[in-house]
Amino acid sequence: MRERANRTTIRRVAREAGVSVTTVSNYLNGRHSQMSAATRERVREAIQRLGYHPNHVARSLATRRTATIGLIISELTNALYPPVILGAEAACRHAQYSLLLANAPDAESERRAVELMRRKQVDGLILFSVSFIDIANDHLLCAHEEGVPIVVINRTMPEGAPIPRVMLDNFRGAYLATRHLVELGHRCIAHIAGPANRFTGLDRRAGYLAALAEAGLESTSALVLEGDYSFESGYRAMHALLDHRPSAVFIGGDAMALGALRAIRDAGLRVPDDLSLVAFGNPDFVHYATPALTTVDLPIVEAGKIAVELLLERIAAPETPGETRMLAPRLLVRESTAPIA
Amino acid sequence: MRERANRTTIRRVAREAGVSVTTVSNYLNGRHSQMSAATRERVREAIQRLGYHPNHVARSLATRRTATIGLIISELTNALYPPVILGAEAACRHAQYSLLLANAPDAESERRAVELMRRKQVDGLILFSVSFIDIANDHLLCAHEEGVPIVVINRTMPEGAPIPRVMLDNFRGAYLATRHLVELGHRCIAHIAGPANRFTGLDRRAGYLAALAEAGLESTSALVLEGDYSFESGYRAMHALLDHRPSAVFIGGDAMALGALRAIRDAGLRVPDDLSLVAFGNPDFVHYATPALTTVDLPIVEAGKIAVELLLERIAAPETPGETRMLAPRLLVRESTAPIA
DNA sequence: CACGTCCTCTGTACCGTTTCACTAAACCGG
DNA sequence: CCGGTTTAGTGAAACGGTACAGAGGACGTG
Repeated sequence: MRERANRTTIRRVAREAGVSVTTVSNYLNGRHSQMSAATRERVREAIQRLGYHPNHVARSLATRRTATIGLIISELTNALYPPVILGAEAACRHAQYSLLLANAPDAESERRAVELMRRKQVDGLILFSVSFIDIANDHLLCAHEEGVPIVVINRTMPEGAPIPRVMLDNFRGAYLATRHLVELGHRCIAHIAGPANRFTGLDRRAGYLAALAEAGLESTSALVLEGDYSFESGYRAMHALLDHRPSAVFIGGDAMALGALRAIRDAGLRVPDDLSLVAFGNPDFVHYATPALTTVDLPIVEAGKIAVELLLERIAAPETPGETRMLAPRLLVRESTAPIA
Repeated sequence: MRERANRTTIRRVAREAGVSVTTVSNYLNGRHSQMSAATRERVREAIQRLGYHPNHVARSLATRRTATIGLIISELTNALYPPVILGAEAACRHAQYSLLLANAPDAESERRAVELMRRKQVDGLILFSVSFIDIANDHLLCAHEEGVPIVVINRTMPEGAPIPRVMLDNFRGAYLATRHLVELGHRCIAHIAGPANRFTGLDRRAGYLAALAEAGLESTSALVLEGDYSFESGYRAMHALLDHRPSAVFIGGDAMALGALRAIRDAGLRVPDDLSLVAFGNPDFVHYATPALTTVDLPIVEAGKIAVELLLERIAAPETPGETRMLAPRLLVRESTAPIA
């Protein structure tokens, strides 16, 4: 067999150490049991001397595993994605997996990303999605059908779909936020909602309504305004809401909450003296406002972590049925809420 | 040759289409020129019928390229990393590359990450580093020596190191911020600096001093306090600074700036009426404060993008010498700065 | 001493592509 | 009709590992 002299492969190491290729392979894969200390030492030294780096690509071809999982994110501009990456990367690293990352801003590029990652032979796929209520899933179901383990985060799936989901309990979070206001004695509680084409917005709105209903309070539609998660939309909504003189507002977003805070300031009112405020979302973002906003914190780092764990389970045991993991939010009470005057 | 019946490979496609493996390979790689329309169609149809997905791992083994680059980030908890990923991912996708992501919180895990990515045969490596002034580079220089294209972002390297760098001009940013305050008529300008073991902190401090010197202003050491980039440290530093009655403060960080703002509020003073403030860093974070903070914006998304571009150049032409790309910051004037009363 | 067992180590087919060297047929001008 | 060129397509050796089946020797046992 002719051999290129310049590249350092497992065969070169074997020759250098005077052993067989299999022995080197055994050494590299920790199968030290069937190996004398002397041989082990010679292999170790040969590797060292040649500065050998094993080629994972060749290994993956032979073993049909890449020890890599793909993370496809719908919206890399969304503020929620960094913690997801944080959690997923840590869990991957812990399990000796690598993370292949792709952004997929629209349905078509999501399809392409899935196809690309399948070609790259990832061992599994995680999709962290934007929360649109109607979203195409056929390519995922199809990939799943063909044996690619998949887990989704924050994505609606048809009933009984075999794909595990990690969901954030938006309903519960909104409920907790609103109940907190109720418990402080507020009776006229407004809501600035997210857009109605996203289930996050809808679920939060539903949680708000449920808490009101439980307290026997009426929900006027005049007290629920819709924003688009932007600072400006929060400002506008709050400005409009001020006419109805609510004593508290639950705001279904972080940037919107800061917008609302600004609107209240500009109107010459004070938080929490004149008006209590609860936000929803990235807690850092609203923590350093003045006053620090009470907010609902979603365990997003954990969502990334759990998604990886579920995925690894599926990789180990592909037939495990799809389950939904609902993650509970926490209410962080800070300075923007107070008992009604 | 025995063949496993169940896996759909290029050989199966070839048999199905009644052509050779080479022909299918040519088809897949767009070498349509040497191919009759009829053959092309038969191959296309066979691929379709079998639901064939080409195996990039095998392809990478044969071609010795993976079309993947590795991005190693020192500090995935740092607020600067999301925009870097954003820029890098977009540039990668545009060039048909994939992005393998790893977090490397300390020197040892950075070494491991580099080694792992080399094993995975990435075509090149980007390191986005925390700005410690003394940082080990030997493993990078060594990998470079052995032919792995590398680009670093935000990292010091020994003079004349052959590794291209993308740097953010912290000095210039601080200079612009301070000059802005000078131009508004401020004469007593304080500075809350970052830690002295990071070049970002040092460069910003130097830029501040340069602008003062240029205006013929004295720099008292009492007016320069050091924080650790946290909200709390900003609060404490500002609180202490208030005794010296500066009319303006340049703060070398975003969270510290919000802390400072809070301290000013708590002291019953107003921004910008009593005190002008300029921040540094993530502009979104301080945009929605009240008042919106004037800040220095570093082009971080672009840094990720440019790093990828430099890397792709190096991949195409490995002998290109190392260069340093210094990226210019922008001063965003908002509501927290005003002419001196 | 023959035999089975354990231990250590080896040879080589195979993973699924690419690509080089090559061939058969078609074409074409003179 | 011939020699040369172009066109369309083929066969098989890499690429760098893994892992199966098995070899050879040492050792214990009856």
